[in-house]
This record gives sequence, structure tokens and C-alpha cells, in this order.
Amino acid sequence: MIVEVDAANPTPPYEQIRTQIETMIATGVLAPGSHLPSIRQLAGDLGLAVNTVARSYRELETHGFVITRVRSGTTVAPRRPTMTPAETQRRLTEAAKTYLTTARVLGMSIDDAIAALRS
Amino acid sequence: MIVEVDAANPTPPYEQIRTQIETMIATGVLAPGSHLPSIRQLAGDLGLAVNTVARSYRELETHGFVITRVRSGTTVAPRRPTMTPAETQRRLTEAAKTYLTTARVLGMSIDDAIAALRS
Amino acid sequence: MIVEVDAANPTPPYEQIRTQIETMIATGVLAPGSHLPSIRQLAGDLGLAVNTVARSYRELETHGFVITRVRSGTTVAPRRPTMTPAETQRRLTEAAKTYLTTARVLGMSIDDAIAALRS
Amino acid sequence: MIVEVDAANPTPPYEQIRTQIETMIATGVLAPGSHLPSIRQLAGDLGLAVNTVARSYRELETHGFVITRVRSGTTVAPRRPTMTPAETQRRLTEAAKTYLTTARVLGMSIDDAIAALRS
DNA sequence: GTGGTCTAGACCACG
DNA sequence: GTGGTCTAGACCACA
Repeated sequence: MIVEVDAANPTPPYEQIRTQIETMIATGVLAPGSHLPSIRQLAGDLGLAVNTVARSYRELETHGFVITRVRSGTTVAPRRPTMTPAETQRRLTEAAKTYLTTARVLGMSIDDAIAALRS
Repeated sequence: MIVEVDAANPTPPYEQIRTQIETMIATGVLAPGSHLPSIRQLAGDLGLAVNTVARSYRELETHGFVITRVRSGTTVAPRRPTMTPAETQRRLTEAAKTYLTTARVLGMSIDDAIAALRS
Repeated sequence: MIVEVDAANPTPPYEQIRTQIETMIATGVLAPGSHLPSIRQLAGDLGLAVNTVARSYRELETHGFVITRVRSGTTVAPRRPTMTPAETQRRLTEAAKTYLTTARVLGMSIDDAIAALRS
Repeated sequence: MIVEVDAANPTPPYEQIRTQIETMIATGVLAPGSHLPSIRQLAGDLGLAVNTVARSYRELETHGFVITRVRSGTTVAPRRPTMTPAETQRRLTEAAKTYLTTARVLGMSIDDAIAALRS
């Protein structure tokens, strides 16, 4: 499993890790039941404090992406937790808004933005 | 001039402002010589402290994007190199990729993602 | 606001704090909108590390009990978040099971357990 | 003999076991001289490591609740002082209070709490 | 060796 | 002064 943390990125490391693993799970790169590296292993690889990685894993667990069993490690949850349709829609709308803002700042129209999505 | 600050975004407000204004200048949306809103005006609009916006403007000046003259306000510096169309496209593509990843994590199709943009 | 942490209790301090504050909010002892002591203040009073209290507050926020605004402190959320009826029921059942186990270990019947509730 | 271990409980398993057995002895549910299940038996039933249960038994012996003799197993020690009815009642009341608080946090009435007990 | 927790102290962004 | 984050290192419970 490949995770990369960019110290120059203003997003805190624990969020970079969380986001990357969430994406790998959502896209199927990490299959349900598969093992994540141990907290200490990943912390060592990335040159981060153990607590930092632990926080990422803890949040992944509270969001239902993984299951942590003390002393047996962390595995990908069998199936994605259900989110209410309203919440899903709210998040999608928020992401769409962020994307549109970027596009507008770049001087692009909404159609340019959509075209970029298709490619 | 439209600037938006997302408090939930881990990027600090002063950087969000700086980045957006830099981009508008680089893409030509803000022409050389045109006036930026006053620090107090923008701070009021965004619900931020004056200091926060002042920091954005100070950094914009340090980087040569704007010129601040006491009593005459802040204007866009003359002849900043414009961003190449290729660079603009690259940034749009990157933003589109980020958006699509989020949509996929939410279990949405590309068509859902496009529909969300239109609303 | 009075919070007490018992170091001899196997429940970790951050959970003791969280539970006590949740209860004060649920019972109305802490009114919506009222301020909680700052993280540093409470940590000092209890003789705990700042991070420990911060974790309690962070969990209170993710559970919807309080609202934290950076640089303006932590306040009690205006209204308790809605929990799905199924989840509420699940938690009640779990607590009932724990209670019944204790009663049984003490050699009491279910009727004794119910009688104790009424007093 | 019924022992239950809740993995979600922050109290470590070996303490949950010890406490439950101590209470059963103190309340007379387990009579002096009666046999406790073997360490391996109980560990198997609870899905725990043998070491975990062994630690509970070791502490029970240190505290004088049981006597362990090689090849004859573990038996309840003779003439442990029984818990007074007042103490038993006090513990039940305490557990009832804890349960009621949880129910109240969930927004349930005392009648809901009692109904949950019956199911 | 695994995750859980705590401490003590530091720097950052911001009002 | 407020919360957010990170580090470095420690001890615990357990398989």
C-alpha cells in the first residue's frame, strides 16, 4: 500500500493519510478484509510520530472504513457504512461548489469545468 | 471581485485568499492597475479579522503581484506574466480529478457529479 | 462546571470527561450556547495534559454535543443532533444488557432490577 | 457459572472477569468449595487467550477469593465474608443510576428504560 | 508485536 | 489567549 505525505501541503498529515486510504477503499484498491500496515510500521515509513498515524486510523474507524481490533491489527471493513442520502448529497454539493470556485478563479465557464470532468 | 473562504478547509484563510487573488491576476481576470477591495472591506465581507486579510495582501505585495500605496489602496502590479493556457488547463484538470475522487468515494457516478455542478 | 477524573478508574480520563459533560448537556445542567472552560483551563484544573482534554472536546464535537470555533472557544450545541431511532434503540438495548448483567451477578432478579430503577 | 466480557468496555477483560467472579463469591452465588471452570475452559468459552484468564485467577488467589491447587483446579476459598445486603443494594442502586443516565442521554423516559430491560 | 493511552512541550493560525 | 497539530517517548493490556 502506497501512502505519501507532503509536508509542504497545508492539509495536516493525518488528514492526507486518511483521505488517501479512504480513496483506496472506495475505489476498491484496498479490498474488504485486507490488512492495513500497522500504525508503527506506517509511521516509520513516513517518518511521522506514531500518534499521528494512530489518529488517521482512529478516524477511519469512526467513519466506518476500517475495523481495528487491538492486537490483531486494522482491516478494511466488509462493506461501506451506509450514509443517509441527504448527507451524501450534501457532501457532493459541497465538493461541486469547491470545484466550481476553482474553475471560476481560473477564468473557466461551467461548460469548461464539465468538459474537464469527462476527460 | 469574488473571493470565497471555506472555514472547513484546512488551508488557512489567509492562504485561500492569497491563492485566489494570485490566480485571478495570473489568468488576467484582474487586470494590471485595477483596484483590489480595501482590507477592511474584504475582511467585513468574509467575516474575517482585518489582520487576516492584511496578511494576504502583505504576501501578495512581497511576491510582486500587487502594489500597496498608503491612502490610495492596493492595485494589481503592471506586467505580471500571465499564466500559460497549458498551466491553466493543468490546474483545471487537477481540480477535476480531486472532485471526481470525492464523488467516487461517495459512490456517485460521473453523471451524478456533473448534475451536481449544474445545480 | 464541575468535572472529576478518577485516575484509579480504568476508564481513560478522556472518556470520563466526555461522559460527564455529555450527561450535563443531556440533563440540561449545561444549557445550549453556554461556554465550556477552555481546553487549557480544564487541563490545568484536572492536572492533565492539554491533549487529553482536547480529545474529549473533539469527540464531544463529533458526537454533536458541542460546537468548537477556533479562537472563540467551545460552546454547547443549540440542539441535540438527531440520532436514527434504530441507533438510539440499539444503544438503549446495549445499556440495558450491561445493567442486567450487573444485577444478575449481584444475585438479583429482573424485578429487583426494575424496582431499583424506580427508586 | 456465567461470565461475560464486553470487548467494547474500556475495562480490560482480565478485570471484568475478576470483578464478576469476586462479586459472585461475595454474594454467595458461588459457594465456598465449589469449582471454577478451568482456565482453558473459560478462555475457550470467552474467546480469550489463556494468559488473560490465568491473570484473573492469579489475582483472585492473591486476594484470597480462591485456592488453586495443581491438578485439582481452582475452588472458592472457604469462609470469605459475604457481602452485606446493604452493600449489595448499594451496588445495584449505583448500576441503576448509571443505566438511567445513559437512557436520559438518549432522550428516553424511565418507562422506555424499563421496557428495554424486559426485552 | 499490536493498538490504546498519556505526558510534556512545541509551533501555528488567528482574534 | 484560543484551539489545532505535531513530536518523542513512555507504559499498559493483550495475542
